[in-house]
Amino acid sequence: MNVINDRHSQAAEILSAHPDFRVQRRLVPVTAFHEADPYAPSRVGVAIDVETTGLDRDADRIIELAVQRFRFDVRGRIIQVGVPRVWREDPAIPLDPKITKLTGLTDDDLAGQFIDEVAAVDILASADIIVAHNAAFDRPFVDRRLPAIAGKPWACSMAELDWLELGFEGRALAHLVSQCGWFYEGHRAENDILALLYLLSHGLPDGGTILAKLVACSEQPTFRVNAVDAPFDAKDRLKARGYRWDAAMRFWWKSIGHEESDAERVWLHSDVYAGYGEPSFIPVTACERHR
DNA sequence: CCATGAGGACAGAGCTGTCG
DNA sequence: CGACAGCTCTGTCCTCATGG
Repeated sequence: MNVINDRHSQAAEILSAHPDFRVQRRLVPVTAFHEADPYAPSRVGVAIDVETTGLDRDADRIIELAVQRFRFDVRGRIIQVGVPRVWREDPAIPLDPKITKLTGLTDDDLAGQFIDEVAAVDILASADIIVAHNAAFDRPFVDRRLPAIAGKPWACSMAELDWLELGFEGRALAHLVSQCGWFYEGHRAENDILALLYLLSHGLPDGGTILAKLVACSEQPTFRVNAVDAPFDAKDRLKARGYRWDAAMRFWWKSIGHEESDAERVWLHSDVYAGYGEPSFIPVTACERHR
């Protein structure tokens, strides 16, 4: 078998070197991406992905949950990868044929299946950070299904990184992964988290990794700015500056990065409040983000 | 189908220049 | 000045990702 693999490797090498071809390698399970330094400090991450009955966070249900623990060092290098755990769950309603087509999962695959909550919570609770691609989608489903881990810090590999800046085009997981030279069968939770791990481990020109960037970004608090009691005539200025109207709470608000907060405070005091009233700056950490 | 943000298309307001 | 064309700026709406 090695004879065949060697010949394939040679073919891949020849094609890689040719300017008119590009070689895509299939993702294979790994136990680590980098050599571990036993004396260096490390942290635990959990890659997570859910397949659901649809897009509605309130009405739809998880039908497949995959988690995979990994250990990473201070430079964002993944030095250990755990065994993936995957559970299916019977949603008790027939699947939309579209979902079966997308995920390959059928009613029969799910019949009588359920998530092992104790095991899932145990893994997720051990995480210093939970990473998902489009966490704003996964998190509400997971928080609702496993409320015990609802306060954990989450990071989103899709929204929190400036992929264009990192030299990528688009932000779909499969597309990003393919730009790193890999391919896999997507839309199955277990494959998607493996792809996510490969992506996170991808090296950058500065010597760091995608994961290092993501963790750094995720640890920075952002702010939810509520322009409570802003005078009515400031509404156009607030709107122009990207604030949105919360009809229920009746104030303008926006989210800003940590580095923008001082300038925002100054602007609000000078251009909105003019000495009367006070905006509220609510810090948002990874524990609250993407909910 | 939901939510969110970004970018593009288009319409309307308003300013300016030209001509009689 | 009045009528009108054309340019710019702004606001609104639409479409396009992205997750299932």
